[in-house]
Amino acid sequence: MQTSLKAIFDNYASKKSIFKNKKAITISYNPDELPHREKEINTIASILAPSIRGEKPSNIFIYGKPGTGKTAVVSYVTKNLVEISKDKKIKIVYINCKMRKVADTEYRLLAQLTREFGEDVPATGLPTDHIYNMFFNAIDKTEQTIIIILDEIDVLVDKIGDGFLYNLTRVNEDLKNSQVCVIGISNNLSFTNEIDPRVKSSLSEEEMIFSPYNATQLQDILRRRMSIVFNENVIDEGVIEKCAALAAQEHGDARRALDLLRVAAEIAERNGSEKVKEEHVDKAESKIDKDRILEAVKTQPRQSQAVLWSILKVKEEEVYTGDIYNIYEKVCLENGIKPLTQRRVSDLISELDLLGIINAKVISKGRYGRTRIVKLNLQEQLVNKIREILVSQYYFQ
DNA sequence: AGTCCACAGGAAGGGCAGGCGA
DNA sequence: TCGCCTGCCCTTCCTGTGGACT
Repeated sequence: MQTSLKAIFDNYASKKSIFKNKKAITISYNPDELPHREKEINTIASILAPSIRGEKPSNIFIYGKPGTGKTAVVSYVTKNLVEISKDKKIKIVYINCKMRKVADTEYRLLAQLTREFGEDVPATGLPTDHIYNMFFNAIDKTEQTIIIILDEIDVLVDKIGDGFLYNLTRVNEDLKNSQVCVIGISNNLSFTNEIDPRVKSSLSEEEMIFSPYNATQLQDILRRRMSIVFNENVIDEGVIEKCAALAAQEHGDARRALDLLRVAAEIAERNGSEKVKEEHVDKAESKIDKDRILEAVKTQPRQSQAVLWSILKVKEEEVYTGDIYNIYEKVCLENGIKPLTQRRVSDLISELDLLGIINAKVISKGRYGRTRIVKLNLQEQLVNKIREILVSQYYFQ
């Protein structure tokens, strides 16, 4: 082993770890308590309670911004519900509609749901009405109250329309032995305006809005989690406050607050510090943003990357759409890419703006037309990283 | 007040790939 | 297996726009 490597490992092994239970600060961790969501927990529990007596609970539609505890609260309540009613025959089915290859199409979603009841469904090939029958029969055979949780339901409706929800919310009319309750969860507050009013009224028998956490509540959440995740006295004063304040600035996102704390602790540990300090939170914030941007750059299609490469080639601080297009045409020529039209490039520029990679603003230059002014608001170091990615992925020159 | 520039951005439709379903 | 359908990416055509210039 190289001596430098040995030094790194030895150093790591000899240091006291900051983390006591690192798993408890990851996305997949289900906490035993959900502070500041008592009201929501009680409401959902009382809506679902009839299922213990074998009655059908009302469908629930929940919406709120990301990181407001929607999924955590629902899984907390349903987990407890199943535990309490061990022999009462309640089955929970959770589907995250954002998962690819699970809820991309009506067929896949139905196949996934049917498999939850032990049925063997081919990945493709069956007519949709056939699989609907399989699904209904499978449910009815169980003689249970089925609670189907559709997380990120807005993504599902975007992809496959609301026909599926219409059928699902009416399934009870055809069932003899079982009953189905649907819990829809959405980040998009205007989602219900986009669906059929009949679906809307049956899905939203009960409607709930999860409001964002404020900075004080976020601090409390972090403090309670802190004792599970970290060893004693490793979090410096002001760290929790800073993480909470930064996350509250966004939209009261608890996930963001926990991420900040986790990344800050990882940075502290990597730097050999025995304590997590405020400066680590600053570094964590810029690392999270940096990672997000680099990830976005990596996953862009080639044409979009060519547009970005053209923007990076500009020496001036600001450029206009027309200039970018001229450079882009040259870049295409040099790299053997078929150039897109200006109309399309204009859309790609707005997409890059939406991703936060560039900053584009529509301005008017009076006699000299209306255009977009484009700036790169990134640190030199990050720009260099982006260049490296573009060169290594597509050999741009 | 009217003109004009350089686009923004909406609408419609073509082409293609991949998935569906009989 | 193969025709059909759908979604995505893209082009073409078009109207709209803010403000400098005349």
